[in-house]
Amino acid sequence: MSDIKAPRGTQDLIGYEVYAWEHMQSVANELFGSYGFQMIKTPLFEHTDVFTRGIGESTDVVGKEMFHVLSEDAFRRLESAEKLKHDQDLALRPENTASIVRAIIEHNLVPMGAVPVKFNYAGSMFRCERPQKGRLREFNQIGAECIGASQPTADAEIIIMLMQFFERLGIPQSNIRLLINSMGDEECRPAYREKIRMFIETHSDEMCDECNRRKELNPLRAFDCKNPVCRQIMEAAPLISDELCDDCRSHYVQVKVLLDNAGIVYEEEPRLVRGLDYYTRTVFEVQAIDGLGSQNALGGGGRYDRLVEHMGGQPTPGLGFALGFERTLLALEAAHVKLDEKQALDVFVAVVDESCQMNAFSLVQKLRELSIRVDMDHQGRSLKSQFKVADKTGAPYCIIVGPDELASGQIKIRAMDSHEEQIIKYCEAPHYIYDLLR
RNA sequence: GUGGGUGUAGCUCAGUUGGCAGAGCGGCGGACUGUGGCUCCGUAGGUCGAGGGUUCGAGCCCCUUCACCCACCCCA
Repeated sequence: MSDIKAPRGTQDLIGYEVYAWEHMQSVANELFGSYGFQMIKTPLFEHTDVFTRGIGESTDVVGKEMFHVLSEDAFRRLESAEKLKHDQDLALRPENTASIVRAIIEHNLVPMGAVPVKFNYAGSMFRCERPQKGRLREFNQIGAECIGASQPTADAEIIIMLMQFFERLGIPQSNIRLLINSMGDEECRPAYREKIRMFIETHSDEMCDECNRRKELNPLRAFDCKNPVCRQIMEAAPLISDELCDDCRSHYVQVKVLLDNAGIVYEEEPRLVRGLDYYTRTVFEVQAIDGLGSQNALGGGGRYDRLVEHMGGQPTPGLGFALGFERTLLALEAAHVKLDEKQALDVFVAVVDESCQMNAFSLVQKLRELSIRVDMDHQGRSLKSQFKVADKTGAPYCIIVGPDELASGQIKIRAMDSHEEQIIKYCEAPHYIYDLLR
């Protein structure tokens, strides 16, 4: 209609959506808090190399989907083909793990041998992709990172915590599935990676261009290929589960035992390969069974034992996950779960005629001082119409300010559901209503 | 970046071989003039995404363009 609209791939959260976003955050804060996590807020943009070093240049997320941030001066430099100063080379965060690791290194939050640090976060991430169902250019994620813990119990608790999050939101277990895998570490992965590269090479002429192209950079991604021919070929490819070194195998087994003991249902998916370079050992993904189209990953994460070191800190193990708010909302809709939003108003104040406006207005203000949520008409509507408005707001009570009652210093209170009305003193109304609402 | 689909009232959408721009919902007003939901009546909303072309005549046919959606890809 109009050309006034939000940029492609962005959206306004309005009404119920805002409520859902705040609700998910508070569920997350409470649940994650019980595991010892505390909130962290990092900048929406970072030096670009935080992401290129952290996430990996070979990934699509940094290779072709980043939004760069340009100051006026930096923009002019680019226009005149000058190089940017390091401090001007900035990008909007495509995910939050790299930023959090940067903060941990910068503030030395996990000195050698220290207790692990546990951070959770919630906020916008930015990726310049073509929008589709469950995929936006600015989208909201909730996530958690546990840095400094190497034991399988850390893997297990973070996976359990993620599953409990969806459970607390009200998504039935039958609507989601948990996939897990181990990707090995620097001990066993390089050899496996080479095996896969060789495998693709021997099937090179049958497989798609894309798989051939990425066999050098990241051959494991061939497992993700949707091309039916590639899929069929990759069925026969060697599996990481057969190639894990002793330490990785033992770690993975212990994680599974811990999940079993906790009653967590999961599927082992030896072809699950996360697209970000930093993952080692345990990786996992929670998928929606329906409601999401092809973007069906509600949340995912894994262990990243080399990331801190790789970004310039001391060798420090870590792991984490992120989940997508918009996708989770779609999954809630598919499961017919409606979060109960409370109505906006407790009381609506209606005036019978113009002469009562001043009295009504000051009554409204007195109610507001008691933190009662109240509103009145500001358009000169008829009394009948004011009742319609009151009804629509869902306010349980309506106060009628009219000349007849005012003459004796009184107002009328109507309970909207029962139609019962009572007349009380104007000056006593605020506290009377206050008690009524409790 | 590559495909496919859709653009008509605030929303969801009809609109036949080209012949007066429509419905439902919502909005507003009313039905013993100081009282909401249900019902009934009335009423206001449109540059038919935009630009061009064909035609006596285009929402409909042709070209161009933009936007959105879905899918590939990638990921939460």
